[in-house]
Amino acid sequence: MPNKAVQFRIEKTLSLVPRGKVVSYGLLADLCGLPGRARMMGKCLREISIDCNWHRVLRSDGKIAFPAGSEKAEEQRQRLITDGVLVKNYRVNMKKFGWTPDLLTILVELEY
DNA sequence: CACGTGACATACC
DNA sequence: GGGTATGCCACGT
Repeated sequence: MPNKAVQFRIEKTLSLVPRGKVVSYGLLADLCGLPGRARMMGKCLREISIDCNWHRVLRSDGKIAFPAGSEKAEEQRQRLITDGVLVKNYRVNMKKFGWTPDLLTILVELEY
């Protein structure tokens, strides 16, 4: 399993993502202090508890990363819809639903 | 050390 | 929008 501290950062960061908003793997990596390591996020998320906001993480183009039709993709789609996020063909409009974190919040909550 | 692989990203066509 | 090509980083073989 990947770095424990990284998982903690991910969970903490995800706890700040408001309901109805989503983040990309890349932005999540940035907020965790790991720029350029988007691919690492997925690896870590596999090991993280299901009650975190893992379903609010999408690819930069807004698509669900799991193969369309797979069980995980379906679950994520459902949870996003429950959040009030509009999901069309396993894709979300990032301009509309993409989370733009408040800078001050980041400094206070995530001072790494 | 050379590849292959992945819950990725960006640029182009 | 889709499809291809590169770049990227961590890990395993």
